[in-house]
Parts: sequence; C-alpha cells; structure tokens
Amino acid sequence: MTEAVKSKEKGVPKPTLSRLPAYLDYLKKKQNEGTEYISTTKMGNDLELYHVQVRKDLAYVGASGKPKTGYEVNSLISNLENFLGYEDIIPVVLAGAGQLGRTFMCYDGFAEYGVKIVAAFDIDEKLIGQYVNGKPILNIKDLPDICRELNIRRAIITTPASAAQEVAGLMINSGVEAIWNFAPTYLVLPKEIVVLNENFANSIAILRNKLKEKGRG
Amino acid sequence: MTEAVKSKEKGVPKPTLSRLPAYLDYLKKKQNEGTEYISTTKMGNDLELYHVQVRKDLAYVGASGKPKTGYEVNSLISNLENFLGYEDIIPVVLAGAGQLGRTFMCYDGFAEYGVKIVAAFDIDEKLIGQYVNGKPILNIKDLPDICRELNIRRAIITTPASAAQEVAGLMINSGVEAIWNFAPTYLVLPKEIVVLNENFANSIAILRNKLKEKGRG
DNA sequence: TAGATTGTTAATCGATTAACAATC
DNA sequence: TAGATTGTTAATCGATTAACAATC
Repeated sequence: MTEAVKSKEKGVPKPTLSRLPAYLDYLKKKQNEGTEYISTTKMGNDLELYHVQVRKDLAYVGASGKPKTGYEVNSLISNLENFLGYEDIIPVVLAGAGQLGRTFMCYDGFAEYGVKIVAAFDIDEKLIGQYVNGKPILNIKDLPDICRELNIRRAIITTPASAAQEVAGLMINSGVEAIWNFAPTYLVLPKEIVVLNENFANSIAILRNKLKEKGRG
Repeated sequence: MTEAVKSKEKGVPKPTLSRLPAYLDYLKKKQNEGTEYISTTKMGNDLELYHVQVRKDLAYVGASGKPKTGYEVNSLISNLENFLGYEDIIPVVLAGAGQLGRTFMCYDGFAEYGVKIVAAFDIDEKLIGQYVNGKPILNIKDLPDICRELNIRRAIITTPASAAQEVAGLMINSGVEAIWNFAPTYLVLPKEIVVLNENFANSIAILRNKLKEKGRG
C-alpha cells in the first residue's frame, strides 16, 4: 500500500551498480585535481555515458546537485562510498595459497574496499605454517573450525579448477554465505549462496567481441 | 535490402556472450562424465537459467539439437569453442611485472583461451632482465619498438593505479588496440581503443549487493 | 534576464519470459 | 502413438534514451 515499503524491496539495477565504482574513481581523480563542482554533462562526456543516465545513477545513491552549478565533488564521493559500503570491514578466508592466492594475501588494495583476508588455507604441507604479509596459511582441514570460531561468512577461492567445487562445499558447510571464485570453473552451488565467478575466459570473450564489433578480428 | 547483410551487422548480445563460457565449462564437465547428449531443460536446471534462453544462446553459436534426444555434447563444445575463438593464438604484452604481473606470466591457463604473453615490461631496474616462466621482463622504454616489431595489438596492464593511464597511452602509441586493465583505476581512452577494466571494487560491490538482496548485510 | 544544468515523465529499445507449434 | 524436446513467434519486463519542465 505505502510506497515506502515498495521502493525498499527492489535491489539496485545491476547496470547502475557496475557504473558506481567508475564514478567514484573518476571523482577522486577530479578531487585530486582540485575540482569542487562537476556537471553530469562533463562526467558523461569523459566516461562515455549519457548525461541523464549519470544523473539517474547519482540520484540512486542519494546525491543531488544544483542547477547551473552541478554536483559538489566531495559530497558526491561521500554518497558513493557510503552507498558502496567500503567502510565496513569484512573478514574473509581464502582457500588456495598458490601464486594467485599469495598475491591476494599481499594485495592491500582489498582493504580499501573493506575486504580483509584473515587467513589462507591450503592442502600443501610445504605451504602450511608459512606467513604471507602477516597472514597465516593453515591446513584446509581447519577451515570449518576457524570459520565458525571467527564467524566468517565470506570466502575467496584461488585453488585449481579441480579443487574449487569441493572447497566451496566445505566452505558452505562451515557457514560461508558468499564466495568470490577465481578458479577457472563455474561453481554450481545452492541458490541461497551468493557466488561471483571471476572468469578470465569470459573477459577474453568480451574483449574479442568488442574488437570484432569494431571491425578488428 | 537483403537480410544476409542486415544480420551480419549486429554483435552478439552481451548477456548471451557472458553465458557462453559457462556453458562450455559445464559441457566439458559433462563430457568428462561420459554424457553424450544433453537437453536444454537439464542445462537450464543446473545453471539456473530458463531453458528457452539456453536454446537461444546455443542457436546463436550455430548449434542445433534433435527433439526428444537433445544436443550432442561433443559438437556443442566444438560450436562454442569455435564461436569463442579460443584456437587463435594472440600474442600480448604485459606492463607491470609486480606480483600480479608475474603471477599472470606464470599462469598457463591464459594459453587455453588463446592468450600468449610474449614479454613483460617494467620500470624497475631490479626486475628488468629477469625471466619469469621463460618470458623476459624488459625495460618499459622498449615497449614501442617491441610492439611494432612483433606487430602486437593486445596488452595487459598490471601496474599500480598511478602508472596505468600513462602506460596505456604509451601502448596505444605503439599500435595496441585492446587493453585488459587490472590496475585498480578506470582508464579513459580514445573511443577506437577497446578496454576491459577488470575491477575488484566493482566485483565487491556486486557481491555485497547480491547479499543485501538476499537479506544478509 | 538568458542559459546552463538539474530532475522528471514519456518513448524506445533490447533482452527475458511465456505460449505454442513442429518434430523425432 | 504419446511425450519429451526443439525451435519460433508474441508478450512482458527493465533499462536506456529522448523530450521537457523546473531552477538557480
């Protein structure tokens, strides 16, 4: 009946959501250059987007501007950061301490977006017990205990493709609700689990297709 | 006038394209299990897609099935691989031989999709001259010459965010037409250049949003 | 004031879903 | 034959684009 309830139900449109980090990145650069106000016309031009779309996206995160002046860069950044929730620190575990896994353990950029790797897990005895960037590599067998103890709900998979499905199962049994999968395979998991398959094959296909569209094979 | 011309013009619908690698991965697993024929009903069930959509996507890559029997797994795989063009080997250069860059140099999985890193480039004297997985790390200053010499048109960026934009410019001046960017920033480049920004911030935002939609913050 | 810019409402476009006919 | 499955055509849905009114 009341529209307050109705509007809360729907999630963010996916296309909108995927543009928000681009706006944020762009605005931070502008902020560094000392820009105080910016128009959606300018933003749209630079980011190759239609200005009305930019305005709608910004309205979505609660931002508003002034006719003739535009939007205040600082408050726009706050709006976006708030909406994206980068302030909340979320502890995650990582399975697969191979080269990619260890790269992620070292990569402090995750922290900027609120993702904090607390421990890695592997099956390889040679890796178990080591520390990478201050984070321990533990035996995969201990994953359930650690997850429950620390109340971990998010996980990253960087195992080989062959191990990914099994590891994902183990994680889910340990209370994990969301999985960010970098293993080159598509995980098939229960509907209540959130998965994001980060798939290079997919990216390569998209790149090739964009090239083909522009007439270059 | 003739519909032959008309139909060629349009590119693949993006949603379709992004599902194709998932089908391929799924079908290869089925092939391993010895499955010879498969229905779109089954595929749709397993991959959480509507069966008509699966059928349309498969029609797109030139596959066809038989009523009552379904699609032949082997030929479906061929169709997909053909369409995705994983057989053509494309030489690429990589800029930024830091930890992520070196991880990619070691990762032979790229080869499976036709991507072959021929050389890496960096600005760091300590790295220049080293070999990683048989591939040389060269001085970034030599990138233009090497690209022109070997007729390289594709590049990967794994530099820090601060260097990415400049490196991209250098690449474009050296004949590069497509850039796969892993630096945590959105590149703004001429329209004729194809860019794919592989952005973790974006992924994290999507993951969070999926969780929110399911009622878990 | 005039003009740039915001913000909203309507029209278009494309992809997904549904209904149904064709086939083995 | 009957039923499962393909393949096509029409209906729905959601996002983008366009048109326009409001405002500083």
